[in-house]
Amino acid sequence: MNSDDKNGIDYSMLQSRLGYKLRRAQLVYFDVFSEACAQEGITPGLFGILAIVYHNPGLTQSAVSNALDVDRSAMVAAIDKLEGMEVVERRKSKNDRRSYALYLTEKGKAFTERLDYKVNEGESAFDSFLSKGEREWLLDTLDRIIQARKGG
Amino acid sequence: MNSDDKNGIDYSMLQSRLGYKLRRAQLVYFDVFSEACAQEGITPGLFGILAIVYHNPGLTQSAVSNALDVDRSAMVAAIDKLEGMEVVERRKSKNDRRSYALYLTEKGKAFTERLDYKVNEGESAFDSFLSKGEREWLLDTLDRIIQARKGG
DNA sequence: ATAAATTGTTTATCGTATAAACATTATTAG
DNA sequence: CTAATAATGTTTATACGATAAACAATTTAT
Repeated sequence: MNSDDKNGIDYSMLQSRLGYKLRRAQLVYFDVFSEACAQEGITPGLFGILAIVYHNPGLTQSAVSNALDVDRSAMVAAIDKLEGMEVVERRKSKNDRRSYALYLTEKGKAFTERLDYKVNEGESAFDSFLSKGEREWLLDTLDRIIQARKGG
Repeated sequence: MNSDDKNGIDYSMLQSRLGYKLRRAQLVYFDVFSEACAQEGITPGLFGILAIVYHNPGLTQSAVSNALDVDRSAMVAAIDKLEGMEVVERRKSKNDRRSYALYLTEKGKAFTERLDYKVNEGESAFDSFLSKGEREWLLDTLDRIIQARKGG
């Protein structure tokens, strides 16, 4: 019985594919995130930046892009936008005149905390079918996938 | 100990976030897929179409888009491309003059089988750190995430 | 027969990844 | 110290993919 029969359609070439399932599952979480944060004008990528700068004030744009594994060129428009929202600010670095140090404004700190709360709520309302142990296992497994690539 | 100290950076607002980890892991698999198939001119999305049409010949574009949960408008350029590669063909449906029935050409069948083999090889060379049981559990968990949204 | 729904299509916008090139500034090598 | 090399922020371009609105042709429902 090799044909997954959802809607009468045979998914046998996709049903065991981690790449396919990861893509689909990620889409679901993207929706969950959007419901929580789209009205605030924040995308998952922007939230990642806020999350890093919140706990690591003073990092340069490159350091943040490195922490999030995105190209530093992608940071420019992102920081521009966050600065326009007055939640992040660029301060000229004294040691290195090429770079900026990034900080959250007071508004940005409160904003990030509220976002963090909303995302937590949205996600946990959604993945309540996972036990705490399962959720940990899933996070750990995803981490192993992410790390496996770096060591390759 | 709430600060994940990778690279000396505190990830505490991201490290327990399934959405973030899923996005990162999906990126890794996207790379694995690309290494296997980019030279063939096939993206993950195009592979999904081939995989569905391979086992379900005669479906309409809408039926395929429905099976893959993508908008039917996205099918147009995709099928155009696959038809240009001479691996898929549109045949006018006799029952419904609005729609096309999709079929793989002979070339397309062999092509899809080769792709399937290469993707399997690429993925399994990569996720060998997962036991078979773990892999099944992961697939099942991802399926539950995907399905949870539909029943919402 | 009329209204409503569906199919394929075009066009547009957005989020994100990736890569090349550039000027400015720092660092390293000779 | 000078010269080569590297790093930072930036712009521009390309690609993949999701999402949504609108439209003509056609089919289905009322």
